[in-house]
Amino acid sequence: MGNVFEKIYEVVRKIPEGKVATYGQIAYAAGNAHWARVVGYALHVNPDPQKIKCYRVVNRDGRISPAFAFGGENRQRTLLKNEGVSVDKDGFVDLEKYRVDTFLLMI
DNA sequence: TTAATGACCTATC
DNA sequence: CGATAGGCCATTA
Repeated sequence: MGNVFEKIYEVVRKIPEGKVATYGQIAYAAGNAHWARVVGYALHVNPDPQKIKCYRVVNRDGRISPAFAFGGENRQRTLLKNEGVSVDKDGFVDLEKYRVDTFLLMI
């Protein structure tokens, strides 16, 4: 069915622990830079949250949409912090520090 | 098939 | 710097 989603999930799965990726990065790594929106949709229907760590995916600002807060923003902050990612009280992460290389996702 | 939606991104005001 | 508008794609109704 959704060959696109498979690709996206595959990329999201490649995000190493303690790192985060942006939607644009995932879209680009998945093969199309215009799928940023589809990436969001793909994670929205996230079929396997245990393997697909959606909390490692952030938007361009390094923040996650409040609507996504599956267990509350606090939950997400805890999960990231647990992996060694510092999260601002507002839910912002330092992309310059924790953003994974796009090339690594393409491998 | 057409229209509308969305966990986005970029440009412009 | 905050708000608005347009554009990209796949999915759903």
